[in-house]
Amino acid sequence: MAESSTPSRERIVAGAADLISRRGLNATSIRELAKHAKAPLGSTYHYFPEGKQQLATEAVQYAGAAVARILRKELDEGPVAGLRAFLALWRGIVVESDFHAGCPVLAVAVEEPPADEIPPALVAAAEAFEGWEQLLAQSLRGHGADPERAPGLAALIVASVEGAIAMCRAKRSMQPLDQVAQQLEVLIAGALDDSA
Amino acid sequence: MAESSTPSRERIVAGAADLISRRGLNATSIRELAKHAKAPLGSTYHYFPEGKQQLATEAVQYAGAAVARILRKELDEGPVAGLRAFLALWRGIVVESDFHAGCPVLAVAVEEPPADEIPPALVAAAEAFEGWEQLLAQSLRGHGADPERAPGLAALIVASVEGAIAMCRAKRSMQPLDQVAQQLEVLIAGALDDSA
DNA sequence: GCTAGACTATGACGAGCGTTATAGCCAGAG
DNA sequence: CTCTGGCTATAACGCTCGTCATAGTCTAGC
Repeated sequence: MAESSTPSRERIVAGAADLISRRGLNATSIRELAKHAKAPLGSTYHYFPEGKQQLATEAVQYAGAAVARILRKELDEGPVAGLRAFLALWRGIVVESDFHAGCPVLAVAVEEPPADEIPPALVAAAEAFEGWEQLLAQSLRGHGADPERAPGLAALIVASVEGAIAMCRAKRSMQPLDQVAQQLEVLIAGALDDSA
Repeated sequence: MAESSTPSRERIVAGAADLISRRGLNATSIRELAKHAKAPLGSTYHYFPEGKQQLATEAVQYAGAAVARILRKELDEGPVAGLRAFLALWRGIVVESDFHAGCPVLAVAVEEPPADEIPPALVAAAEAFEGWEQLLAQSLRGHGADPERAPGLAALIVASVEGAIAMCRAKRSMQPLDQVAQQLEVLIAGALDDSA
């Protein structure tokens, strides 16, 4: 349980999230992953005996939890502050990678499952999205938004930001994310109780 | 130019768009593509001598143009009608594929370019997004929306629908797309001139 | 009928894949 | 010092990949 004595394992997971966010899940090899994390190939199968599937699942969970943590903290200042932090987080990732990196959760979500079973990594992606939506919806409700509309607004936020990240990468421009940011801010501000 | 006598070529391109929308670009092999289009492997290199890159580019252009055509037609009835057609189009693809297929343009947009050059397929993806946005923005402006806000709204529509498609696949539920549809309809209706 | 050119069939090339197996290292417990 | 067990190193397995080359088939035009 306590892998605190093994930074190698966490380095592999974090590196996997990064590499998957760039290349996509199926296009990321375990050999690349090991090299990227400066870990030997054998170690990946030592730490993740179920192979690539387990590694991908943990990478998605890792990224999902990291974003949720930031979101939870910034939402203390209200939905608009949380939205801004959410946007700034992704903006930083796209800009600092020169449009090479995106969202690992989205990357996993857009690859076909084997038709007869649902891979755990895809389930983890769904849970990551759901977690972000619930944090946003809860904050919206808590600041005077129509409780019936809050989940829809939260879904719109997550969906539009995820889509905008991909559009930024294709266009090699931050314009889509900035446009979405502006529209969302107006929309959210208008949906909140003015007294808040 | 006139490949009307060769349905094989178009079948390959259409099949490529479908397969890429499911598996992702890097995870789709030319052998699978040929088999899916019932064409021999050699034919793909006959029709697309520049290989996978050319095939991917044409597949993205094909899908982008097909969506643009539908959008252009339905936007004649106004922005809300166009939005509904846009949503219904993707909804059909996701539902009929049992959450296996998505948007091929998004699939190409989320895979890392080789760092030193921009692959033509990625350029095609950017152009597809841009085309959809311009059609939507033009219709919004033409129906009384604030001309300065129209491009931002159009970007929000495309981004949120693309993101919602991916979320639907992960959750194996149409809820995200339906939530986004509802929020967008309210938003767009409110942004239009009431006299229209 | 015959010839040219578009298409198909087939197989090979080196490379990389996920995964497994086995042997070696090396710190810490006894 | 010895021994144990977590970690590493290395090689190999069968497979698929993108791409290319070559030979075969078929159809249109003369």
